Amino acid sequence: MQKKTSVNIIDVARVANVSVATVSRSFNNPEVVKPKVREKILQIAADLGYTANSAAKALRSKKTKVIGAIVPTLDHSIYATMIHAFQNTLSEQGYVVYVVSCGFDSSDIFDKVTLLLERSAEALLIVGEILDENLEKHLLKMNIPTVCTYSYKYDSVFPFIGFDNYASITTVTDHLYALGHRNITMICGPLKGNDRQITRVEAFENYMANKQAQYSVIECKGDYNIAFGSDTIKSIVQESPNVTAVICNSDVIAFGVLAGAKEIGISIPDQISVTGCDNLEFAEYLTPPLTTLRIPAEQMGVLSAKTILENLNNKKPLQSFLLETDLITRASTSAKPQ
Amino acid sequence: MQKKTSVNIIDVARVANVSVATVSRSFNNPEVVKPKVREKILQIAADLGYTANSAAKALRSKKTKVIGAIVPTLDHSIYATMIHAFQNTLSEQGYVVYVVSCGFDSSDIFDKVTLLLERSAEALLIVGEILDENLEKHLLKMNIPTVCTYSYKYDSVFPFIGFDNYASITTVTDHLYALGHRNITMICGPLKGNDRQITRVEAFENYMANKQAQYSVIECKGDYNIAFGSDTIKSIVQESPNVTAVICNSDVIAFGVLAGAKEIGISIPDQISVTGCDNLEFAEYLTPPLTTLRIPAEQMGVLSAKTILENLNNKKPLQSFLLETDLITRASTSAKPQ
DNA sequence: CTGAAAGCGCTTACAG
DNA sequence: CTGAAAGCGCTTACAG
Repeated sequence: MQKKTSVNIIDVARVANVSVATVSRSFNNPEVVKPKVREKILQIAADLGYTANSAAKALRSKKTKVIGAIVPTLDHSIYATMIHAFQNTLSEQGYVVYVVSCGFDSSDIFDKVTLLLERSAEALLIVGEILDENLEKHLLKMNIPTVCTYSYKYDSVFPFIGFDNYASITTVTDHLYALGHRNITMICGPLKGNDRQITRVEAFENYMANKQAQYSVIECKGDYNIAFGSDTIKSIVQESPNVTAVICNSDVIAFGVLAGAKEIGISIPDQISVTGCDNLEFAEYLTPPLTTLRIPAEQMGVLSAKTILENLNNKKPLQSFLLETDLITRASTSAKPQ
Repeated sequence: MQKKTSVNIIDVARVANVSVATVSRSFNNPEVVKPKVREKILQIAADLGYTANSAAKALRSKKTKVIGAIVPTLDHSIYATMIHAFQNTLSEQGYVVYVVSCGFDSSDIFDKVTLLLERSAEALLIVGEILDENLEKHLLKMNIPTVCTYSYKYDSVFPFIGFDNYASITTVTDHLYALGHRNITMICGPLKGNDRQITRVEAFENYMANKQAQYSVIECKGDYNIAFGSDTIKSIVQESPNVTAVICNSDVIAFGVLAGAKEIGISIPDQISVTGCDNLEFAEYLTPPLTTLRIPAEQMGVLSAKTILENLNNKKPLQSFLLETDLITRASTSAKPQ
């Protein structure tokens, strides 16, 4: 029927003059094989260039050692950093991470999950909340350990390893309010199917409404970048000349805001204060250095990996972690101009 | 022995009252199944929540639909962008990309390749040249279609989908020389096991030696970042006050150079001209905007995916592509100060 | 400590 | 157009 493509366990067994069971044990259960025999087998396997077929292993043992991850995009370094950390931690135990990007709208990721489950992912990492009830039921039914990141909910079916977007943005807004700003604009990422952005906007609006201050929100409908930030600050200055502070829900947008402001001769922070989110490496090197919210991206990746590993290896229940964010104040924010 | 974890093809067949062969055909060879039967089967499969077990599929059909990629790191957006494009193109045909990062030294990536081959990767993407002869032989023997990117060699065993690092850096150097610069420093990434950096340094040194101009090279031994660029320009100014131009082999380093120069009161380009590489989005938004080399990262990802697909689907030989780079001149370079 | 054998869930040549 | 059956390459309970 189909021809053999490479050397398999039977070849090794034949050359070593042992059964396939013993070859298998030499790799997977070495302490149970007589040392001399084991060494000989390992040597022969190496000579023949044998590597175990992971599909056969997976089929037989029901352990694929595949973990799935669904992220908005790898093109933003905040996600790339998290996945990098997630992957590195898991690869130490021979796990492989399949990454699928879904864009910022996670209300319809059933297809993406299916893709990963077809690959027999043993566990899943998802960015944000699961917004699709059917998906939640499905994952529960299939009994797939699933970790949500970047957000935090207390009453969730699946554990969250993230931070409190509401409290974090409240802190940012309060920082500006305390500096005297009473007319603030938030520039946010796409809202549809994006609980992080929705929560941040809520936090901002509630705070400002509560203080009876003026505010507005500008949403980037698609993928945001520096150019979007630059364009947006220009239109803010044009159309809302009384705005004295701008909250950007990403450092990338804030980068653009600083660049755009410079272009049209607006001085930051003298005329407008600007804040970012993420504390990417460039934030402190911008002119002026950017006040921003540190997001524990790497930590989320590592902790997600560890709790999944604990669950898979030792049947421990998945754990939630509420991580800290810090507001790092730099020169891009100052007291409201008189 | 082991218990069934989820619904399989036999369950579907039983409910639909057909053989497993017909269920299989309904998915993989639909035109060969009577439409009414096929629809019924597909409906039942959906109702039951059936998804094919990819391990069994892979084992039986010898097609894993897994492609492996080895990149220095996902933490640099230039690689993340390439992989993103590579992945997107391949996923349209149901392929999955397993990404492994190896750091910048690719002289010893045999282990990483083994990891990918154990997962039965059907093809490989590698950044840079294959420096390990044994690895080359191994891949040849195993008959694994392999594409190298980011470099270009005419006489290579495996095809390259990349650009000419030598010519590109010669262009950059020539740009500065033509502007009158006669004392130039190159800041490069780690050289060990990194053919791209080695080639760039060669191009730079040959050009400068040939012109009997002064030059030096500063190597970042580990992973480079903005901080490294910033520190380095400070030591250049300190120790080599006659340097009038700095070539950075990455925009990230150049970002740091601009930031560091500003800190110590060196004006760019009035006192020192600076160039980058990659043309990342931020390059044009820096102060001053950065003269840099555009690298076709996305194009490399897409073309690599396409040639692999052509090879796998239609047995076409893998193709090489020599892609263009452009020197984008912006305000960070100007004539040598008198 | 080792071997013989069952079986994981599919695909596919073969026969009808 | 459909079904019966072999077999992909492993792991693991069972027997010795």
